Amino acid sequence: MHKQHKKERFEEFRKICREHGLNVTPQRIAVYEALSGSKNHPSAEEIFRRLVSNFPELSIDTVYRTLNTFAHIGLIRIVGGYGEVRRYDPDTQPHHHFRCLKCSRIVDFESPEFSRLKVPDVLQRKCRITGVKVVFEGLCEECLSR
Amino acid sequence: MHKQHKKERFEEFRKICREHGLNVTPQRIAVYEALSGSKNHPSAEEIFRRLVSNFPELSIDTVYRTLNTFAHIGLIRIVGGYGEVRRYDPDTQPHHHFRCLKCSRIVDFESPEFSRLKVPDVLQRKCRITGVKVVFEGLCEECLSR
DNA sequence: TCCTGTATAAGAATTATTCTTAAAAAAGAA
DNA sequence: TTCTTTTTTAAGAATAATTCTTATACAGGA
Repeated sequence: MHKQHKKERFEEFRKICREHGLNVTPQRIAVYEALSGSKNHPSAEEIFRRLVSNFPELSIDTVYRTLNTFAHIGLIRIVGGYGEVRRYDPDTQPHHHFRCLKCSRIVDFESPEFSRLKVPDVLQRKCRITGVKVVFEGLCEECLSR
Repeated sequence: MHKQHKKERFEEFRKICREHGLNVTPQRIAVYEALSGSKNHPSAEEIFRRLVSNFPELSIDTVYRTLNTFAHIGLIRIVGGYGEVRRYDPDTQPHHHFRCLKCSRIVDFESPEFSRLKVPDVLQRKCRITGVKVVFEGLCEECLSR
Protein backbone atom coordinates (compact mmCIF):
# COMPACT_ATOMS: atom_id res chain seq x y z
CA MET A 1 0.00 0.00 0.00
CA HIS A 2 2.51 2.67 1.13
CA LYS A 3 5.02 1.25 -1.31
CA GLN A 4 2.95 1.99 -4.40
CA HIS A 5 3.29 5.14 -6.40
CA LYS A 6 0.48 7.63 -6.42
CA LYS A 7 -0.40 6.79 -9.99
CA GLU A 8 -0.70 3.07 -9.40
CA ARG A 9 -2.65 3.62 -6.24
CA PHE A 10 -5.05 5.83 -8.14
CA GLU A 11 -5.59 3.24 -10.86
CA GLU A 12 -6.18 0.58 -8.26
CA PHE A 13 -8.64 2.88 -6.52
CA ARG A 14 -10.52 3.61 -9.71
CA LYS A 15 -10.72 -0.07 -10.49
CA ILE A 16 -12.10 -0.99 -7.09
CA CYS A 17 -14.70 1.75 -7.29
CA ARG A 18 -15.81 0.50 -10.69
CA GLU A 19 -16.08 -3.04 -9.45
CA HIS A 20 -18.50 -1.88 -6.82
CA GLY A 21 -20.50 0.37 -9.11
CA LEU A 22 -19.25 3.55 -7.49
CA ASN A 23 -18.68 6.68 -9.50
CA VAL A 24 -15.18 8.10 -9.26
CA THR A 25 -15.80 11.62 -8.05
CA PRO A 26 -13.33 14.34 -7.06
CA GLN A 27 -14.57 14.06 -3.48
CA ARG A 28 -13.90 10.35 -3.34
CA ILE A 29 -10.49 10.75 -4.87
CA ALA A 30 -9.59 13.50 -2.44
CA VAL A 31 -10.74 11.57 0.62
CA TYR A 32 -8.95 8.43 -0.48
CA GLU A 33 -5.75 10.28 -1.23
CA ALA A 34 -5.85 12.07 2.11
CA LEU A 35 -6.38 8.88 4.05
CA SER A 36 -3.94 6.71 2.19
CA GLY A 37 -1.28 9.36 2.54
CA SER A 38 -1.59 9.47 6.31
CA LYS A 39 0.03 7.31 8.94
CA ASN A 40 -1.91 8.33 12.03
CA HIS A 41 -5.36 6.83 11.63
CA PRO A 42 -7.20 10.11 11.27
CA SER A 43 -10.80 10.86 12.10
CA ALA A 44 -13.31 12.12 9.55
CA GLU A 45 -12.91 15.59 10.99
CA GLU A 46 -9.13 15.52 10.55
CA ILE A 47 -9.43 14.40 6.96
CA PHE A 48 -11.97 17.12 6.34
CA ARG A 49 -9.70 19.80 7.79
CA ARG A 50 -6.79 18.57 5.72
CA LEU A 51 -8.80 18.82 2.52
CA VAL A 52 -11.07 21.79 2.92
CA SER A 53 -8.50 24.49 2.21
CA ASN A 54 -7.94 23.15 -1.30
CA PHE A 55 -11.51 22.00 -1.68
CA PRO A 56 -13.66 24.62 -0.01
CA GLU A 57 -17.01 23.30 -1.12
CA LEU A 58 -16.37 19.87 0.41
CA SER A 59 -18.79 19.06 3.20
CA ILE A 60 -18.09 17.08 6.35
CA ASP A 61 -21.08 14.92 5.60
CA THR A 62 -19.48 13.84 2.36
CA VAL A 63 -16.33 12.86 4.19
CA TYR A 64 -18.30 10.68 6.59
CA ARG A 65 -20.40 9.20 3.83
CA THR A 66 -17.39 8.50 1.67
CA LEU A 67 -15.39 6.87 4.44
CA ASN A 68 -18.34 4.69 5.36
CA THR A 69 -18.72 3.66 1.76
CA PHE A 70 -15.04 2.79 1.52
CA ALA A 71 -15.13 0.78 4.71
CA HIS A 72 -18.20 -1.02 3.45
CA ILE A 73 -16.46 -2.24 0.31
CA GLY A 74 -13.29 -3.11 2.20
CA LEU A 75 -11.13 -0.38 0.74
CA ILE A 76 -10.25 0.96 4.18
CA ARG A 77 -10.82 -0.13 7.76
CA ILE A 78 -12.27 1.43 10.85
CA VAL A 79 -10.11 1.35 13.95
CA GLY A 80 -10.22 2.70 17.48
CA GLY A 81 -13.59 4.06 18.42
CA TYR A 82 -16.00 2.27 16.19
CA GLY A 83 -18.42 5.13 16.36
CA GLU A 84 -20.59 2.83 18.37
CA VAL A 85 -21.88 3.50 21.81
CA ARG A 86 -19.53 2.75 24.63
CA ARG A 87 -20.00 -0.61 26.30
CA TYR A 88 -18.87 -1.98 29.62
CA ASP A 89 -17.51 -5.27 30.83
CA PRO A 90 -17.64 -6.35 34.48
CA ASP A 91 -14.91 -8.92 33.93
CA THR A 92 -11.51 -7.44 34.66
CA GLN A 93 -9.63 -10.71 34.34
CA PRO A 94 -7.58 -11.13 31.18
CA HIS A 95 -9.88 -12.42 28.49
CA HIS A 96 -10.58 -11.92 24.82
CA HIS A 97 -13.43 -11.10 22.53
CA PHE A 98 -15.22 -12.11 19.43
CA ARG A 99 -17.08 -9.26 17.81
CA CYS A 100 -19.82 -9.75 15.25
CA LEU A 101 -19.35 -7.39 12.35
CA LYS A 102 -23.06 -7.33 11.64
CA CYS A 103 -24.81 -7.00 15.00
CA SER A 104 -21.84 -5.85 17.11
CA ARG A 105 -22.44 -8.59 19.65
CA ILE A 106 -19.38 -9.23 21.80
CA VAL A 107 -18.67 -12.73 23.05
CA ASP A 108 -16.04 -13.43 25.69
CA PHE A 109 -13.63 -16.27 25.64
CA GLU A 110 -10.68 -17.18 27.76
CA SER A 111 -7.28 -18.14 26.53
CA PRO A 112 -4.28 -18.13 28.81
CA GLU A 113 -2.21 -18.62 25.69
CA PHE A 114 -3.40 -15.36 24.13
CA SER A 115 -2.92 -13.52 27.39
CA ARG A 116 0.74 -14.47 27.28
CA LEU A 117 1.55 -13.24 23.77
CA LYS A 118 5.06 -11.94 23.52
CA VAL A 119 5.26 -8.17 23.18
CA PRO A 120 6.97 -7.33 19.87
CA ASP A 121 10.39 -5.75 20.26
CA VAL A 122 9.40 -2.58 18.48
CA LEU A 123 6.81 -1.90 21.17
CA GLN A 124 8.79 -3.30 24.08
CA ARG A 125 11.53 -0.78 23.50
CA LYS A 126 9.41 2.34 23.38
CA CYS A 127 6.19 1.82 25.31
CA ARG A 128 5.00 0.55 28.62
CA ILE A 129 2.64 -2.28 27.80
CA THR A 130 -0.04 -2.95 30.38
CA GLY A 131 -2.25 -5.39 28.55
CA VAL A 132 -3.08 -7.22 25.40
CA LYS A 133 -6.31 -8.32 23.89
CA VAL A 134 -7.13 -10.47 20.95
CA VAL A 135 -10.25 -9.69 18.99
CA PHE A 136 -11.64 -12.12 16.47
CA GLU A 137 -14.11 -10.68 14.03
CA GLY A 138 -16.70 -12.24 11.81
CA LEU A 139 -20.32 -13.26 11.87
CA CYS A 140 -21.99 -14.68 14.95
CA GLU A 141 -24.23 -17.71 15.12
CA GLU A 142 -27.45 -15.69 14.98
CA CYS A 143 -26.39 -13.51 12.07
CA LEU A 144 -25.16 -16.55 10.13
CA SER A 145 -28.55 -18.22 10.34
CA ARG A 146 -30.33 -15.39 8.55
CA MET B 1 -16.29 -12.98 39.11
CA HIS B 2 -19.49 -14.72 37.93
CA LYS B 3 -18.63 -17.59 40.25
CA GLN B 4 -18.87 -15.48 43.39
CA HIS B 5 -22.04 -15.11 45.34
CA LYS B 6 -23.80 -11.80 45.44
CA LYS B 7 -22.82 -11.23 49.03
CA GLU B 8 -19.12 -11.76 48.47
CA ARG B 9 -19.17 -9.65 45.36
CA PHE B 10 -20.80 -6.87 47.29
CA GLU B 11 -18.21 -6.98 50.06
CA GLU B 12 -15.44 -6.94 47.49
CA PHE B 13 -17.09 -3.99 45.78
CA ARG B 14 -17.41 -2.08 49.04
CA LYS B 15 -13.78 -2.75 49.84
CA ILE B 16 -12.54 -1.53 46.49
CA CYS B 17 -14.62 1.63 46.71
CA ARG B 18 -13.23 2.37 50.14
CA GLU B 19 -9.68 1.84 48.96
CA HIS B 20 -10.23 4.50 46.36
CA GLY B 21 -11.96 6.92 48.67
CA LEU B 22 -15.32 6.46 47.03
CA ASN B 23 -18.52 6.58 49.01
CA VAL B 24 -20.68 3.52 48.66
CA THR B 25 -23.96 4.99 47.45
CA PRO B 26 -27.17 3.26 46.41
CA GLN B 27 -26.59 4.44 42.85
CA ARG B 28 -23.13 2.94 42.70
CA ILE B 29 -24.34 -0.30 44.18
CA ALA B 30 -27.19 -0.49 41.70
CA VAL B 31 -25.02 0.22 38.69
CA TYR B 32 -22.39 -2.26 39.76
CA GLU B 33 -24.93 -4.98 40.46
CA ALA B 34 -26.61 -4.40 37.12
CA LEU B 35 -23.38 -4.59 35.20
CA SER B 36 -21.84 -7.50 37.04
CA GLY B 37 -25.05 -9.48 36.66
CA SER B 38 -25.04 -9.09 32.89
CA LYS B 39 -23.29 -11.14 30.28
CA ASN B 40 -23.78 -9.00 27.21
CA HIS B 41 -21.51 -5.98 27.67
CA PRO B 42 -24.29 -3.44 28.00
CA SER B 43 -24.19 0.26 27.22
CA ALA B 44 -24.86 2.96 29.81
CA GLU B 45 -28.31 3.40 28.32
CA GLU B 46 -29.11 -0.29 28.70
CA ILE B 47 -28.01 -0.31 32.31
CA PHE B 48 -30.07 2.78 32.95
CA ARG B 49 -33.18 1.21 31.45
CA ARG B 50 -32.69 -1.94 33.47
CA LEU B 51 -32.51 0.04 36.71
CA VAL B 52 -34.86 2.94 36.30
CA SER B 53 -38.08 1.06 36.96
CA ASN B 54 -36.96 0.16 40.46
CA PHE B 55 -35.01 3.37 40.94
CA PRO B 56 -37.04 6.09 39.25
CA GLU B 57 -34.98 9.05 40.43
CA LEU B 58 -31.80 7.63 38.93
CA SER B 59 -30.41 9.82 36.16
CA ILE B 60 -28.61 8.72 33.03
CA ASP B 61 -25.82 11.12 33.84
CA THR B 62 -25.19 9.28 37.08
CA VAL B 63 -24.93 6.00 35.21
CA TYR B 64 -22.33 7.43 32.84
CA ARG B 65 -20.43 9.10 35.65
CA THR B 66 -20.47 5.99 37.78
CA LEU B 67 -19.32 3.71 34.99
CA ASN B 68 -16.52 6.09 34.13
CA THR B 69 -15.46 6.16 37.75
CA PHE B 70 -15.48 2.37 37.94
CA ALA B 71 -13.46 2.05 34.76
CA HIS B 72 -11.01 4.59 36.10
CA ILE B 73 -10.27 2.58 39.22
CA GLY B 74 -10.13 -0.68 37.30
CA LEU B 75 -13.31 -2.17 38.70
CA ILE B 76 -14.77 -2.66 35.22
CA ARG B 77 -13.53 -2.31 31.67
CA ILE B 78 -14.69 -0.50 28.58
CA VAL B 79 -15.07 -2.61 25.46
CA GLY B 80 -16.32 -2.16 21.94
CA GLY B 81 -16.90 1.44 21.00
CA TYR B 82 -14.60 3.38 23.24
CA GLY B 83 -16.84 6.41 23.04
CA GLU B 84 -14.09 7.98 21.02
CA VAL B 85 -14.45 9.39 17.57
CA ARG B 86 -14.30 6.90 14.76
CA ARG B 87 -10.93 6.60 13.06
CA TYR B 88 -9.90 5.16 9.74
CA ASP B 89 -7.01 3.07 8.51
CA PRO B 90 -5.98 2.92 4.85
CA ASP B 91 -4.07 -0.30 5.42
CA THR B 92 -6.30 -3.29 4.75
CA GLN B 93 -3.51 -5.84 5.05
CA PRO B 94 -3.53 -7.91 8.25
CA HIS B 95 -1.72 -5.94 10.91
CA HIS B 96 -2.01 -5.12 14.56
CA HIS B 97 -2.17 -2.14 16.85
CA PHE B 98 -0.75 -0.60 19.92
CA ARG B 99 -3.10 1.87 21.54
CA CYS B 100 -2.01 4.46 24.07
CA LEU B 101 -4.42 4.55 27.00
CA LYS B 102 -3.63 8.18 27.66
CA CYS B 103 -3.54 9.94 24.30
CA SER B 104 -5.34 7.29 22.20
CA ARG B 105 -2.55 7.23 19.65
CA ILE B 106 -2.64 4.11 17.52
CA VAL B 107 0.59 2.59 16.27
CA ASP B 108 0.66 -0.14 13.64
CA PHE B 109 2.89 -3.13 13.70
CA GLU B 110 3.09 -6.22 11.61
CA SER B 111 3.30 -9.74 12.89
CA PRO B 112 2.62 -12.68 10.64
CA GLU B 113 2.64 -14.78 13.78
CA PHE B 114 -0.26 -12.87 15.32
CA SER B 115 -2.15 -12.93 12.05
CA ARG B 116 -2.03 -16.71 12.15
CA LEU B 117 -3.42 -17.22 15.66
CA LYS B 118 -5.48 -20.34 15.90
CA VAL B 119 -9.19 -19.70 16.21
CA PRO B 120 -10.42 -21.16 19.52
CA ASP B 121 -12.71 -24.14 19.11
CA VAL B 122 -15.59 -22.47 20.89
CA LEU B 123 -15.65 -19.79 18.20
CA GLN B 124 -14.73 -22.01 15.30
CA ARG B 125 -17.80 -24.13 15.87
CA LYS B 126 -20.35 -21.36 15.95
CA CYS B 127 -19.12 -18.34 14.03
CA ARG B 128 -17.58 -17.48 10.71
CA ILE B 129 -14.30 -15.81 11.56
CA THR B 130 -13.03 -13.35 8.99
CA GLY B 131 -10.16 -11.77 10.83
CA VAL B 132 -8.22 -11.36 13.99
CA LYS B 133 -6.42 -8.44 15.50
CA VAL B 134 -4.16 -8.13 18.45
CA VAL B 135 -4.22 -4.89 20.40
CA PHE B 136 -1.55 -4.07 22.91
CA GLU B 137 -2.41 -1.32 25.34
CA GLY B 138 -0.29 0.86 27.53
CA LEU B 139 1.54 4.16 27.45
CA CYS B 140 3.28 5.44 24.35
CA GLU B 141 6.75 6.94 24.17
CA GLU B 142 5.51 10.53 24.31
CA CYS B 143 3.15 10.00 27.21
CA LEU B 144 5.86 8.14 29.17
CA SER B 145 8.23 11.08 28.93
CA ARG B 146 5.87 13.46 30.72
C1' DT C 1 -24.73 15.70 -26.40
C1' DC C 2 -28.49 14.19 -23.50
C1' DC C 3 -30.36 10.98 -19.99
C1' DT C 4 -30.62 8.53 -15.84
C1' DG C 5 -29.07 7.29 -11.77
C1' DT C 6 -25.80 8.50 -8.32
C1' DA C 7 -23.49 11.74 -5.38
C1' DT C 8 -23.19 16.10 -3.23
C1' DA C 9 -23.74 20.46 -0.17
C1' DA C 10 -26.15 22.62 3.24
C1' DG C 11 -27.94 22.59 7.18
C1' DA C 12 -31.27 20.44 10.26
C1' DA C 13 -31.82 16.47 13.19
C1' DT C 14 -30.39 12.88 16.12
C1' DT C 15 -27.78 10.57 19.53
C1' DA C 16 -24.25 9.80 22.91
C1' DT C 17 -21.89 11.91 26.34
C1' DT C 18 -20.44 15.62 29.38
C1' DC C 19 -21.02 19.86 31.88
C1' DT C 20 -23.24 23.18 35.17
C1' DT C 21 -25.47 24.07 39.16
C1' DA C 22 -28.04 23.74 43.11
C1' DA C 23 -29.67 20.39 46.27
C1' DA C 24 -29.03 16.07 48.84
C1' DA C 25 -26.47 12.74 51.09
C1' DA C 26 -22.43 11.03 53.37
C1' DA C 27 -18.50 11.46 56.31
C1' DG C 28 -16.08 13.67 59.94
C1' DA C 29 -15.67 16.59 63.99
C1' DA C 30 -17.32 18.35 68.19
C1' DT D 1 -26.73 14.13 68.33
C1' DT D 2 -25.66 18.64 65.64
C1' DC D 3 -22.68 21.29 62.81
C1' DT D 4 -19.42 21.46 59.01
C1' DT D 5 -17.13 19.88 55.03
C1' DT D 6 -16.82 17.03 51.14
C1' DT D 7 -18.75 14.12 47.89
C1' DT D 8 -22.44 12.79 45.04
C1' DT D 9 -26.50 13.39 42.73
C1' DA D 10 -30.59 14.98 39.55
C1' DA D 11 -32.04 17.89 36.16
C1' DG D 12 -31.58 19.70 32.25
C1' DA D 13 -28.64 22.46 29.25
C1' DA D 14 -24.64 22.06 26.32
C1' DT D 15 -21.51 19.84 23.26
C1' DA D 16 -19.76 16.92 19.80
C1' DA D 17 -20.03 13.18 16.49
C1' DT D 18 -22.66 11.31 13.08
C1' DT D 19 -26.61 10.84 10.10
C1' DC D 20 -30.67 12.40 7.61
C1' DT D 21 -33.39 15.31 4.29
C1' DT D 22 -33.81 17.58 0.23
C1' DA D 23 -32.90 20.06 -3.69
C1' DT D 24 -29.18 20.50 -6.90
C1' DA D 25 -25.09 18.94 -9.46
C1' DC D 26 -22.40 15.61 -11.53
C1' DA D 27 -20.60 11.02 -13.64
C1' DG D 28 -20.87 7.62 -16.81
C1' DG D 29 -23.21 5.48 -20.46
C1' DA D 30 -26.07 5.73 -24.84
